[in-house]
Amino acid sequence: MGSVTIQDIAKLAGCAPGTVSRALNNRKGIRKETRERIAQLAESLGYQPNLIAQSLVSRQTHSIALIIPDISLSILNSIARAADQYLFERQYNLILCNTGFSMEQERRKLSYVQQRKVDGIIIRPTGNDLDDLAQMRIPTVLISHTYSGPLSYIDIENETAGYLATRHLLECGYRKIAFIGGSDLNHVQLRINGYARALREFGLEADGRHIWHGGYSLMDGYQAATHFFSLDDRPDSVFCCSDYLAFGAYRKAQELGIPVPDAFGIVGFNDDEMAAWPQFNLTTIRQPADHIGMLAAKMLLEQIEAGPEAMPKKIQLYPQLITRGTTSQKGS
Amino acid sequence: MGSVTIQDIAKLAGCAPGTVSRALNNRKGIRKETRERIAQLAESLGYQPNLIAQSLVSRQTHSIALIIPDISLSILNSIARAADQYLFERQYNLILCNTGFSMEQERRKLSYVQQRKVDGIIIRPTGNDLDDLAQMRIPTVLISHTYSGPLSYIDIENETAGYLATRHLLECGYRKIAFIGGSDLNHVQLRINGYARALREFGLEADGRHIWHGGYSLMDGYQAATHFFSLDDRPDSVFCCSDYLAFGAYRKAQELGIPVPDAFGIVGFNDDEMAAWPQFNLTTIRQPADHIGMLAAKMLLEQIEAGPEAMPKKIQLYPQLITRGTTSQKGS
DNA sequence: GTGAAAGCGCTAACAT
DNA sequence: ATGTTAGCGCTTTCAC
Repeated sequence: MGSVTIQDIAKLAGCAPGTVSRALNNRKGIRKETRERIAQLAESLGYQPNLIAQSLVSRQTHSIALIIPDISLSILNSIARAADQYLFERQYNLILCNTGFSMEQERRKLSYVQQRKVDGIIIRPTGNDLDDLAQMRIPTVLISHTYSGPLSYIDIENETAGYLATRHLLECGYRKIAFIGGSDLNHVQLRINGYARALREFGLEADGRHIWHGGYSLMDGYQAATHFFSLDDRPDSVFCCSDYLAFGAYRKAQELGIPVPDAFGIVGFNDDEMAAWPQFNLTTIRQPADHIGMLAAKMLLEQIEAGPEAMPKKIQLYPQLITRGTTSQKGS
Repeated sequence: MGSVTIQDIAKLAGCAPGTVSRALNNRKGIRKETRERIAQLAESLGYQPNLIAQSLVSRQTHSIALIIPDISLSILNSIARAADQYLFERQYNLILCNTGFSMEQERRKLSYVQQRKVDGIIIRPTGNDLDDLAQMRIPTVLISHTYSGPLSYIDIENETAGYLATRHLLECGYRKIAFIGGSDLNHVQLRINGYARALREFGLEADGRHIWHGGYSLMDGYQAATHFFSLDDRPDSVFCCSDYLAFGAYRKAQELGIPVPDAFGIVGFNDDEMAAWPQFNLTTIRQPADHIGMLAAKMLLEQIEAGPEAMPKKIQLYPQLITRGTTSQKGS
């Protein structure tokens, strides 16, 4: 039962386990003939190396933890797919950890993967205090999180993104711009900063009552819009931190008979495939998920190879505004 | 550096490593006092067990492989999330493996996770030959795959689903019903069987030229519809194997000015949150992803506990037709 | 109740 | 070029 081990092969080949190991791993200093004999034997016995045993001695598990709030968020599963592909080609695999936006969950998962001895971590943090993480001394790449400490990250320039979206709305003539942020995580805060900056440039001020935090789903967007439309001081437009939030807000506007974009402008975030669909035709900020996922994986492996004294690398991608039908030049 | 081991604790506590192990794992036959002393010591040293070492001796890794075509498909990431949650609460973790619908990739990932000594596998197979899988003798649960061999699976009744969707279209008065299947995997074949059965009941016959295979994305649906609308023998309706395919087909119909549902009926699959959105208001077949994910994980753990002679368990969920605005009672 | 020793499957350092 | 030995960190007999 217990699958065939290196010992079994050694016995049958009439040599020592060490020799078998050398042969199978193509180490130098072994006669071509013996190598081949052993290789054939291994093949015919259907030998498969026990990666657990290998890990114990080599102190590398070749596994990477992916710690994210929710794999169902489109931006995150796109990142996951791209990272997985890049990593598997390089013999690494991904351990999936959903935290559900819970800091407690995040702590538990982190502790767990530490015990699992993962070689590295790709994380979109829920907590904003990353010092614990940094102290774990496991190679780490943050995604969607700009961090000034000694950890690598890859992110788009969220402040700029918030600024671009808001300025666009302002240039279209909208003046009461609401903000629907999914979570209140770091990257959302940065977008709010950009949002506030654009407003200031137009002599306006960000109003806390026009800022909403919650989840990233359709229903979240719908509910946020429901709230905003119930205010005395109704917004005339909204910048949403995901396309799905935007779709949700769009629905509410439709239900209330508020014409988009004429009486209500909407900007989303991510540029999901659906955003370009004529049913929505959503103005949005593009975030290149595939690229981010691949790059995060790449940065991580480089960091692992470079060893403990590797300098953290920080990459910021420039966000791109995609103008479509949910915002329109009213004034100019 | 080298994190603190059981040996370190033993040395400091002045006892044998074995004793520390017993204490930390709450084995019986140890003095309460020593147990506490050791526990405290471990705590203060920040001891964390090395799960790799544990795995090597216990022969369980507490990890489960999730092998699926693409984590970006909404049905699959919902399943993944639900399974992950269920498993982590029970001390198991998920290793993510995307196969990209490639049998070659699937083989490689399977071989890999076998070497990684996963305790179990949840897989949505791409290949239809599962005998290799069955011979690996690793506890396995198939999802979206009905299989007559000795493996457990959880699936909806796909034949019934195909039948219900098609009969509904027929009852609405549509007569030339096209079929957009994402892949040509097992579960899609079953849906085609149900589709054909419904047609036969209405004295019609399935026409190979009205059946399309490809991916599951918006663009796939769009392209399939483009193809169908170019035929001399234009379909008057379509049954799609995912909601996204349906959205894609919907777009094409809109572009051609073909009114939905009056001149073109559409049925989707999954009942994604977006399907209920007024922009689409899509008639669809519901597939309870969360439930499937949880159940797949549950079945797998039961199977692992039951040991090698466990009977495979086969669960079929009844699909539910959700009637909305993309199909309409024309005749009847 | 606790220590000593063996071993999970593999690799690496040291012999020969 | 190959055999021998030790050891990765842990658990588990088996003595005492």
